[in-house]
Formats: sequence, structure tokens, C-alpha cells
Amino acid sequence: MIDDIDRQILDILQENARTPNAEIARQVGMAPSAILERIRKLEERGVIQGYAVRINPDAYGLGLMAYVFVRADERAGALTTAEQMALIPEVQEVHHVAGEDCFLAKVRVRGTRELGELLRDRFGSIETIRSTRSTIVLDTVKETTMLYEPETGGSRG
Amino acid sequence: MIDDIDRQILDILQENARTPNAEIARQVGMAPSAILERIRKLEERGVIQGYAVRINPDAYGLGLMAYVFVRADERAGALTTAEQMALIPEVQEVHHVAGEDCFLAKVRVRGTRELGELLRDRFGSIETIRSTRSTIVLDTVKETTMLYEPETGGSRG
DNA sequence: AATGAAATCGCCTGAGT
DNA sequence: ACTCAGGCGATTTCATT
Repeated sequence: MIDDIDRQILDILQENARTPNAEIARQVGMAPSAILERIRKLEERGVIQGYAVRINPDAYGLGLMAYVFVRADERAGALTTAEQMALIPEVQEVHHVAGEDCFLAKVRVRGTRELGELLRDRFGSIETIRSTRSTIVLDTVKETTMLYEPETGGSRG
Repeated sequence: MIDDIDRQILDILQENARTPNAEIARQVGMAPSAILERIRKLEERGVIQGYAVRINPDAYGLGLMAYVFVRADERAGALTTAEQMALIPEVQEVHHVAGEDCFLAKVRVRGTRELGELLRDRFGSIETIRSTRSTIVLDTVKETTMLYEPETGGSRG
């Protein structure tokens, strides 16, 4: 699906997504136009989903992060619980998870007061949500979106 | 700390971090050199921490995501538990959290077999870890790093 | 699917306001 | 702190292989 040259390009972009095309070409040892072509195709095929800037959340006034575990009973019709949570801008991630709690949401807000408001006003108004349990993040030691190269080959189909 | 023009620039970069400088200048209504200067300063001040490419994890061979809750007893000396977890490439995030479990780690691996190996070999060899509890992600409904503009003003100091 | 030439466009410095 | 001008380099298209 993606070959070795694609991986090289992706790895360079993972380090710095604003790396100029010509610089990537130098590192990979190909012509810039060939690199452009490959990046285009990676975008078309949905391998590259976009380019994000990493902003210090504190500087942005979003000093508090929390994980919210959501228990819900799904009903047919209308939007699903997860889709409604996904519409909330303070919610960065929504995952459907195995286990007793059905969903896990990652949220960023200014402070504890705003977290309370979020849970009461936004989560609280989603009909299917039975209960929530929040885990406050005190300190973030690592936070990256970089993907580790998995060992290829191996005994997996 | 960051003014309205900075916010405009950051918002454009949040949409697409590879947006050319000149394009940002057009949208903001300023000269490209002024935009460049502002971006430089945002980088210097650590507001902008970097630029990331968003890669489809499945295409990269990392189809399984899990959250690992880690209970540990901290000991003085050597690296802390969190720092040791942060060294593992499959670990994308490590948070120190409030509550019974001390840490929360987000991990991406190829499949369940690799998750097992990761927990046994890598987490298992960190001396201070008492126990782990993993929550498998079945489906990701939303996953963004975009920061929502918090309401400014308000009754907070 | 990659190259290389050529045109377009953006980057970035320096001077000036 | 921003604008403007200009040289340099990058991006991108296209013909070719």
C-alpha cells in the first residue's frame, strides 16, 4: 500500500510538516517533481489526511485537559451519542471503546469551571448519555501524533 | 499574550499547516513579510510547537489503539515512571492523571498480539509499575488536535 | 512513475515609513 | 511593527523516457 519511498517522505513530514518539497527531494534523492507527485497521491488515497500546527494549549487559553468516560444507551434514529459529542468543539477526540463505559472523549477547556459547564450543558443535553466520569490530567509528559514504524514482515497476515 | 492577528494566523494554520505564507497574508490582509515575522515569534515563544502531518494509522499498519491506565509507586532516583513510558515509540501520549490510576498512556500498535507484547515486554520491564489496565478502542469517531477558541473576557482572572 | 527544463509563485532580506 | 521592492529559490506543469 505504501512503499519505502513513501515512508521516507512521511517520516520527513512527521518531523516537520512544513519541510519544503525541494528539501524532501534532496533527502530522498529524487527530483522535486517526483516528490510532489507522490505526496499528491498520498493525499488522494487518504494516507495523508492533512497538516496540523501544534499549538501550546496554555498559550491558547486551554489549560485544562480531561478524559471523559461516557456511559450511554444507544437508541435508533437521530444522531448517535458519539456523533453528538463529536460536534462539541471542546471535544478533540471521541472513541468507541470496549468495556463497561461505551465512549471515551478527550476534552480541552480553560479551567475546572468550564469543564463543569461543558459536562452540565453540552454532555448533559445529549439524551442518550446515562452518566459521565471525568479524569483530570494533572501533567502531560508526552503528547505526539507521530506514528512509529511497525516491524514489517512478521507472522501476521 | 497572543493578539487577534496571531489567532487568525493560527486558525489558518490549524486548517492546513502547509498554507503558504503569501496565502495567509492575503487572508489576513497584511504583507507576507509581516506574517513571516509573526510566525517566527510564535515559534520562538513556544506558542507554535511544530508542524505535524496527519497520517491514516491504518495505512501505516497501526490499526489498533488503546488507552493504558498505569498504577505505579514512584521511587526517587532514576527516571520516573512517566519518563520511561514516554521513551516507548508506540506510546503517543503519557499523562499524569488525578485519581486512583496514576498515569494514562495512549498507544498505537498493529494488533492485539503487539499490544500484548508491548504490555508484557515494555511496560512490564518498568520497575515502578504495579499494574496496568487497557481499554481497547473499537472505533474512532473524532480525532483532531484543533484547539477551540475559548470565550475571552469572562469572569476569570 | 521519474526526470529535467521552464515559468510561475513564494520566501525572505533590507530599506524605509 | 508594518509595507514595499527585488533577488533568489521553491513549486508546479509538461514533455519525455
